[in-house]
Amino acid sequence: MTATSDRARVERYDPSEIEPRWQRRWDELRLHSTDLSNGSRRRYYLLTMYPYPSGDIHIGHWYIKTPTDAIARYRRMHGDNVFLPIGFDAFGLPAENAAIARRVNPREWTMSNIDNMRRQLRSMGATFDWDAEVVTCDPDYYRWNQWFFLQFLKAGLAYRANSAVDWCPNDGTLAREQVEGADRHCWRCGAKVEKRDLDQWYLRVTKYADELLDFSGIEFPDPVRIQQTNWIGRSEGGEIVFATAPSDHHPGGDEIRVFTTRPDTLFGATFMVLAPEHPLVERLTALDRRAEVEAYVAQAVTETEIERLSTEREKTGVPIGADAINPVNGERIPIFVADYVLAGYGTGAIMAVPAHDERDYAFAERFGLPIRRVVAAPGSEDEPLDSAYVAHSAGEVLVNSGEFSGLPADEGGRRIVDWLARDGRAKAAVTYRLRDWLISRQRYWGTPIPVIHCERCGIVPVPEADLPVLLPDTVDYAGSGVNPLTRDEAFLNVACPSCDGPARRETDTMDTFIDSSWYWYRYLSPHKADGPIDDDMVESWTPVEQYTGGAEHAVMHLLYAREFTKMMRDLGLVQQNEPWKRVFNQGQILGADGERMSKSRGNVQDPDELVRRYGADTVRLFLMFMGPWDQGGPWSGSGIGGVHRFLNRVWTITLDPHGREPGDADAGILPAGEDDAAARAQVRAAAHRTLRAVTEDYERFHFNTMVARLMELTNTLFRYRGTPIAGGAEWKEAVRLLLFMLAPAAPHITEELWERLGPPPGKPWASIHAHRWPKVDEVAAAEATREVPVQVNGKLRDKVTVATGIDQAELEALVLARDKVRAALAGRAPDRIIHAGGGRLVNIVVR
RNA sequence: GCCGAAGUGGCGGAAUGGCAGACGCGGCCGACUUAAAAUCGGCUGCCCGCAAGGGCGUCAGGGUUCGAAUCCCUGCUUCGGCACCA
Repeated sequence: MTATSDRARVERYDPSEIEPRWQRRWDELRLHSTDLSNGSRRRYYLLTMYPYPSGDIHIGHWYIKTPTDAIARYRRMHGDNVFLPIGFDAFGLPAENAAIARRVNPREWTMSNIDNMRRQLRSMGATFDWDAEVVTCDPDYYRWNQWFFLQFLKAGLAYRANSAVDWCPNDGTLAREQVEGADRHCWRCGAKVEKRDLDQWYLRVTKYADELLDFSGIEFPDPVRIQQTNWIGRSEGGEIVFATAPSDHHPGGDEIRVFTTRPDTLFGATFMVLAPEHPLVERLTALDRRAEVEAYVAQAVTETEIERLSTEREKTGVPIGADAINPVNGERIPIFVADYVLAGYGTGAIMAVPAHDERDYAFAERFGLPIRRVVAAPGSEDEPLDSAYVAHSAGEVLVNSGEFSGLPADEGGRRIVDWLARDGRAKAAVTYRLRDWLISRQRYWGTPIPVIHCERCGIVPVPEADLPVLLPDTVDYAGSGVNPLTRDEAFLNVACPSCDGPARRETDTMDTFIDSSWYWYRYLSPHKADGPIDDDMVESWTPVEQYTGGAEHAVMHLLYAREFTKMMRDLGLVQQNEPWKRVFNQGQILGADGERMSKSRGNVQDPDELVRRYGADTVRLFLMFMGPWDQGGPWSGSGIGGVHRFLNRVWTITLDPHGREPGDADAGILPAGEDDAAARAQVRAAAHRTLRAVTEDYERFHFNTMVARLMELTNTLFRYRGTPIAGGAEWKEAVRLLLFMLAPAAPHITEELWERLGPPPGKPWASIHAHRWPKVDEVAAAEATREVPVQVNGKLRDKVTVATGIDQAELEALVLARDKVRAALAGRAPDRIIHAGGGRLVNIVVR
């Protein structure tokens, strides 16, 4: 072999030729179809959030899906039986918007989008098991939503209630989690959310509030765990019973229950506030107050709540002309109705303690109500208050609190509750912010709720044998957003299953978050016709080992799914308490302008175009290389050329080890001071040290440093290219290790190069992706010498290269003899010499 | 306001108690080329200096430590979440 470039004889790296070819080949070999019944290998269920079929796969999908695929391939190389399914979250609003705007059928719109997205997903070269695909708008899927609903109904976990619900003018009702921001807008369309009184279906998820606070057995990212904890919002305190006082229009004696976290402040209650929706408002309001109270309540209830935009908003409210009696001291205190008290939290009524609550303080100031301090640090009892004193520090005592005065605040609070509890006027109580899950939606494109309204029998569940309740295929929106089911006589009219009389179907459909609350169980038996899930499969494959997806659903999907699994468990359908063992949230890729990518902003990055230009392997690797996976950030394609160059260099060292570049003065020459044997050892050491580090990076999903280390190894090999050791046994070993390490991340180029290298003599070809992950040769990776940084008083002054096993005394002597060290010491004798981290560093301390 | 995450070269980032800036982008210089592209090699935190070398440097200020980007306290900025939750 002459020492000239073989470039002319070596084909160029052409991903557009390689990638489709290997994707077809993998399909033919059924490399990605998981044998779910195979229990001989460790099962590894790797789940990634299924996409909404908006029409196009965008770069954000690549950002979550391709590293997930790298995990799948990495686990397979460890012998695991990996299941990586994919499907589509196919119900939901955009299909209806398209239908209304463009007069297309929602199903057709959705299915054609899915076709396009299947093609795009395949271009990633990901190992999705398409045999397990689930599409939620398929009746074979949504019938089981209906089946679950009927089971929940039987078990008392689903119920219908009339209450004030959050109402979006476009989307109809919303669950509480789907109302966002201080201005209370819809999570999906951004419209301002109103309140309406409606009969709606709920799932009784508050039953699980305490259990949902327990995250043992699942590894969630901390921010998600904290968000869920805050969302569930457990508060401990007491429920106190106040009685109404007799007056000229009312006999008194009605009970008003309030929830408080501060029973220690009970003596400071100087008025009471009921929420506008509180059931006692109407009954207690004095005749001469009626007109004003009704006007206030009417306004508060219909208010779009835009007025609440500012938290600085002045408190409003009106007195209802009745008093309550404070149970601790018999004092009469006036009752107000005010919208700063929420109907849905606690009991919808509060005792107001203006001295120790900011909101009550503001209200008292505005209405000239008394403010009485009942908690103080000792000695400051008489200090005047110019704002609510809410601080909670040790040593506070009760003041102005009758026989409880002088007690520490915490203890005083407990004693007050205990004392009132003796005759049933108080009890310890816990309240949650979490509400039951409102699942009714006034939309066509969702799962019909399987109940029938009969004039004689009331609400009658659809018999299980009649499932699914099919969505009609033809749909006429008549140009408006009103649910077309409400006009569809063929759908509406039905015989009552109970009395056979005329009846009407429920026209509400289910929140699409129902669909996504159990889809990974269905992946395990997507075609099962006699039940939603296959018990054996679920038993052996779930909880899911690893779930990957965005954090934007922290208190929506990620909470609903936990609730759903607990409901399924209570029905005996699954054994586990939690759906997944580990959840990882990747970051979000923003547009180049730092804003969310959206067609309207024109900042969307099209992955198809990048794939055409660089190939899927480059795009995959670039997304992994950009930065930490959980970080995301604004899109910038400026570094993608560097990643593409890296793959070209891998190509070159694999196929053309003896080539030399004319621009390199040192081409073909070993580094100074290295003989053949030393160079061979260097190459092996570099490869095995890289393997050690890269293995660790894969385990921890640190893909950016994984790629960086492979680049380093490639640069090292490039340095030895064209030298006498290139192409030798050690070189070949290093190249093979490089290809193995790169294979999960860049599957096509590594498969191609692996094939071109050819199988070992006498062995048939096998995919690189079926190869076992290599083992580190610790002897080869060991270092013979090490460079030790030398500090004087913590400042770097010199570096010495020593044998790895050198003992401390020897090292010290060596270091102290160095010119630079002696200069830095300037004749002073060392006080201490620190040997850090097993000889990693020496620090000489001198006064 | 409350909860959370984060602030490191021109840029993406690395280092989570021990050599700050790995790796890549960008930039500069060079090789190859008639030329350009591609490719290859070198340099590239800031300041002083011809150089050797020195000083400064991880949002700001303080602290702990032989030693701090990393731990603690105070403050600032950016991003995400919550929205009168009694």
